[in-house]
Amino acid sequence: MARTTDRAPRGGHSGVSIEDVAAAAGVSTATVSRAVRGLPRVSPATREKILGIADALGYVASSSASGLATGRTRTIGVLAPFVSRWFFSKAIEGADRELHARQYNLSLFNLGGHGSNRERLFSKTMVYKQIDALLVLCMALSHEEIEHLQKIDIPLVVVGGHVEECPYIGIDDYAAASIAVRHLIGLGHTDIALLHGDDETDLNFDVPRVRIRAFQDVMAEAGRDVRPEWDTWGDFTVRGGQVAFGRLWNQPGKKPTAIFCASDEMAMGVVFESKRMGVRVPEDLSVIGIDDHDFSDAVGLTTVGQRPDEQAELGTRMLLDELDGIAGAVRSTVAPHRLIVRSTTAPPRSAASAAQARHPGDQPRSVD
Amino acid sequence: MARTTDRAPRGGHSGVSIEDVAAAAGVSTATVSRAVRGLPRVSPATREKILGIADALGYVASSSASGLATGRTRTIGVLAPFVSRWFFSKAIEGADRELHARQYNLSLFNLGGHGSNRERLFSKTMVYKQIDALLVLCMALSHEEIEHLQKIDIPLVVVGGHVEECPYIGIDDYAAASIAVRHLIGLGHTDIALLHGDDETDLNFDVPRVRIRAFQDVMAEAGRDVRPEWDTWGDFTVRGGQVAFGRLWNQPGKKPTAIFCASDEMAMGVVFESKRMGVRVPEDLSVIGIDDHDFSDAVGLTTVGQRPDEQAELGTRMLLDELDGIAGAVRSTVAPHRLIVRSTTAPPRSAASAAQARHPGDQPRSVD
DNA sequence: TTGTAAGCGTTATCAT
DNA sequence: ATGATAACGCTTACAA
Repeated sequence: MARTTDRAPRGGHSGVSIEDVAAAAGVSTATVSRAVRGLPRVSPATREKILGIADALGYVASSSASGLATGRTRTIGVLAPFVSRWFFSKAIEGADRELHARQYNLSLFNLGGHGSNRERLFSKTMVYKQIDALLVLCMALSHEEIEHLQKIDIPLVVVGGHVEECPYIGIDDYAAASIAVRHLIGLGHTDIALLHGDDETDLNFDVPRVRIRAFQDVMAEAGRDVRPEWDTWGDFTVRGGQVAFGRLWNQPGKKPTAIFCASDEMAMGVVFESKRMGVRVPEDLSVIGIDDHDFSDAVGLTTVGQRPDEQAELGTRMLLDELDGIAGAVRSTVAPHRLIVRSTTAPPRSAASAAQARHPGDQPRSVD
Repeated sequence: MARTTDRAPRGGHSGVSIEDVAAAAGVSTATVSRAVRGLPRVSPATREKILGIADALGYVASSSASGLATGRTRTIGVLAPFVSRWFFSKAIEGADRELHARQYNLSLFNLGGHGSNRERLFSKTMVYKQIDALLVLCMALSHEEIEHLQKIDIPLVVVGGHVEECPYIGIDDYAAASIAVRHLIGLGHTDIALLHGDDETDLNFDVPRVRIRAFQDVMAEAGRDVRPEWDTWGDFTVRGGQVAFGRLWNQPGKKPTAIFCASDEMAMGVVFESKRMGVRVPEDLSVIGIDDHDFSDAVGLTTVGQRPDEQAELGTRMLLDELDGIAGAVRSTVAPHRLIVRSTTAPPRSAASAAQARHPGDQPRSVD
């Protein structure tokens, strides 16, 4: 390797430098730099020669060096409160697609479990000076954090939940929740329970709140009573849905004939737990969620689908366009959703066959 | 900002440099460097002063610059064929835990969907010179790729599947599959089907292969016939499990009373699809998987559990230790697994009540 | 078309 | 304990 002095490299890094290629090709480093990056002002002949040598030597530019020289890292950060939940893992895949296509790297910052050390993430080693742009996945940001991020002054977009003063991409949560509740009402349900999301820690508060409001509004519009004792909550996980259903069903009094869940994972928790408790879906209880989780089709869950991967892909594209100099490329956008009717929703039994007693003499369902 | 010349910065990066801090503190950049990194040879007084100023100015070292100077990026790469499947997302979370604790960054390289462009990933922008070490998540590596990786000469460990000549961390797949099959046999099952994994593209070939072999060995040991027509496959997804079950059950002839699935996602596909087809679990069919997926408890799936997060966390720890100069820190390790009996497995009905109606020939053995 | 050389912000080696 | 200063490898005016 070509070095100014002939002592061994300090850091212990091995590798072929641009100087090695330049020397081997008998040209300057500047020409090599142009050639390998596909820039103009290099004759076809020398370019070919350089490329051949670079390839033979296995030359790859040092990202640190070029980052230092250009001020760009060609890396974008993805900030997520979790990675193993459906929405987030799908979004990460979507972001990665676009990043990969445009030769960028993805640096993942997961807040899950780190809880208290969170502020450290923002100010120190992380984010700052390591990434060219930031994609925030559905999480609440404190005012300080937003301020901090804006001071850094890199393109930023949040996917899956509003954050004040930040461009965001996501579905219209109000409309999505509304269509779900209307589906239930359209089926003839009157006694509808609500399983809302409630994750105080990292998730965006706004999303659960909007879905709750939509539920209440649509119910009121349709002249349905909203019973406080049928309002329960979960943390967006399957287990959360299970315990919520247990809580709901084990209380004395009348039971609802349908339940609107703020996420598919919770809805599946309800489906699984109701099966365990001998409550038949959809005969005794209709269940609807939001998301269209990978498992939802298999479970037959009726839901309002969204595509976090596409949302994140779009957000990433905007970020990269902005970095490419297209000013104003990053703009808030509402992503599509659609009702997907499967087999966990049906008319309430009272509407279908009032003659149907509560005796277990009907269909041969496999109830655990 | 202090600069040698007074023109605007080229790259467009904003930020406080070490020189700014040095100037403000009236010391040299060398001293600032020592102070902010907590190195010795700085008097308590100056250190405090420098830290105060650095904080006030919001100074954060440029990772590119320090990377260039030290030859380390403080970033480790995680290579995964998918991110939204259980094993991988959990492993990523585990790796991140350790990384975060030790102030490292995580660079995610996802191969999902990129298919053909795969080699590009290895040789170009990626991996090389961008990361200090690499964690490979359960995927097959071609001989060339392994060679390439070893030439780069950075610490490397693979989690969840053997790759020849590479240190790996994972469960003993043979033992795990064996205990699952033995559980079925212990319950009295004779007619056991196999739903094996088969993902030619990216996943490690070895894992499915070993699990198949364990199945065959244990069956032979116990004197059970292995019927070729009861050997089916899936791609490790829920849908794969569904279609595999359909294929299995819709063929003419005798039905198995139990099925061993090479993963929980496929096992759940079987559970969901069998419900849809009116096959009762576990009365008509016992189902067992491997993994202990997040949903498995809710579904009541009997399985052999493993903890990919802990495996990846351990692998990451080894990598970082190695980087810290602890030679030989990276060593192959077998991770624990354990049988978790829930409610999708039970004795076959023939064993419980031989007074089964239906066709004659219901007794074990014979027939083809 | 190609080369020269001045940065980019840190770290590390010597002196002091 | 502190300060000069030479790398680190690449990019990019500016010259040639």
